[in-house]
Amino acid sequence: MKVLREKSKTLRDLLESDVMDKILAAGSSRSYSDGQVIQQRGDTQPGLSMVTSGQAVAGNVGLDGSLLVSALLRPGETFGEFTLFAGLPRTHTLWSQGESEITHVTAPRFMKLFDADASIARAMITLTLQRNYEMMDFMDAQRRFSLAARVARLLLIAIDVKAGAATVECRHEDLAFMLGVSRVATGKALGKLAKDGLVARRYGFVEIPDVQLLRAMVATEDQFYPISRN
Amino acid sequence: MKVLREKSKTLRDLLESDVMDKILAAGSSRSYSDGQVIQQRGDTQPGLSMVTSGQAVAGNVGLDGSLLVSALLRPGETFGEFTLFAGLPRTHTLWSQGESEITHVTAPRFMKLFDADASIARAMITLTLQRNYEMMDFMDAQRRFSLAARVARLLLIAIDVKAGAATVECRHEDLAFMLGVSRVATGKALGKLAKDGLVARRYGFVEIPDVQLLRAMVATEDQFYPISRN
DNA sequence: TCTAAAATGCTAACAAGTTACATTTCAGGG
DNA sequence: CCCTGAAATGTAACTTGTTAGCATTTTAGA
Repeated sequence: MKVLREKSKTLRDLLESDVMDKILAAGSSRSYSDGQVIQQRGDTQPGLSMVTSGQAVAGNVGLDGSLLVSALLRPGETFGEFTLFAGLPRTHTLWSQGESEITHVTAPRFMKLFDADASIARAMITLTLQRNYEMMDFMDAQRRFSLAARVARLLLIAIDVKAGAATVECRHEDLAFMLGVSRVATGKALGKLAKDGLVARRYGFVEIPDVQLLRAMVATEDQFYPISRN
Repeated sequence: MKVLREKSKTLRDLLESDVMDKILAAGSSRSYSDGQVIQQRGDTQPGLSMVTSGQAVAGNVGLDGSLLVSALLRPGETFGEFTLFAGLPRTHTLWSQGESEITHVTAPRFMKLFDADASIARAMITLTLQRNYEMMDFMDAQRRFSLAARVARLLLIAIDVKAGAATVECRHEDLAFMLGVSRVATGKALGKLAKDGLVARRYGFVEIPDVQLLRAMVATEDQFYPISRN
């Protein structure tokens, strides 16, 4: 499954590399094969974990066996912060998506480094605040934008410019998953966008003939004035 | 408007009182009258603000004048963390709800204290992680539970036991606001619960004849095993 | 070239929310 | 004690998304 999400900063991006190295060195790395369980919801050993290579899926299995996926983690992304600072068990089960490598740092070891270097705290605050912002933004979008506009927003984030034309390699299902709606609804939304010439549906990817036009479409639905990031 | 939300920890709860006092002393307090604007979306002065008394509404006004409310802040709750650690402008406009008092601490002053006392960083990480968790939980609930179950969950949080019967003083609109749905949808959901004898609708409040029964109803829809908090 | 799997498209029946408008409830002034 | 207007709640028509089922298109690889 393709990850369609803003490439937000990770702990690795926010820390000086020597600090990051120290943290990783304090932990132990483990390889996981496709589908292997990395942690179980309810696991109690506190610690910080980081995807060093590959990809992991976070989600939960229902009592009836149904799966609800919540997130896809990319290299550099961390999890388990909760167990360190809120004393809670792991809230999600994680599976390896393909081959992956995860470094686990136990709580005592991590906290020792954390207390010794103030930059870690700053980075973690920035990180969690950023996640907060992203979630708020997502919930806001859900209230304010039509599904078509949310699909458009998602496409704009994931754009890949190749040979002149902007394209996004993804199946309808990938988009649907990210937006938390059904594949059918996503297909309909893409249909609407296509009717207006904003996108062209292809097998396995979506073409965006005019990126500016798509941006304008989203802006039309946005009733708030934007906040500049400068 | 009544605040229907778990009484989650605030910065004030997580910090030693002398540390909190130092932070407040570094800031300046200001009184606001009902409806007065506390900050505007887009405001750039970085700093941390805290509700010391009263209540504040966070939300945004659309270009067309429509209002989208996002949160209600209670005494002890802070805002503006973003401007400190992510360098972003204020993302929401805030209004005083009734009379309120807000203490504003400028970024340089706050950061000085922040750097001097490691416990502040810890408290802030705990706080933002907790918000993270609450938002995740909310989004999860939105996917997993019917609106009726979500209404039930909310009622169970806000229960007020008076003279034997459990009641929740709230208008449908208050519930609707907390859940991010329309008042009508909330009314319908309450109707369903009422049909099963789980609640009784009254003018201005909701009665819960049997709390255990309502809990059981929510549990029935919850397909995940719970995480114990011990 | 043929074929099976993957991805997409389409429809129908239904479930759940929304907006707009109607009705009920209640506090307080005559 | 009744009346009245505002607050709270209820109703109805419409929109959007869901599930289920099946048809069609595309692609990789035998």
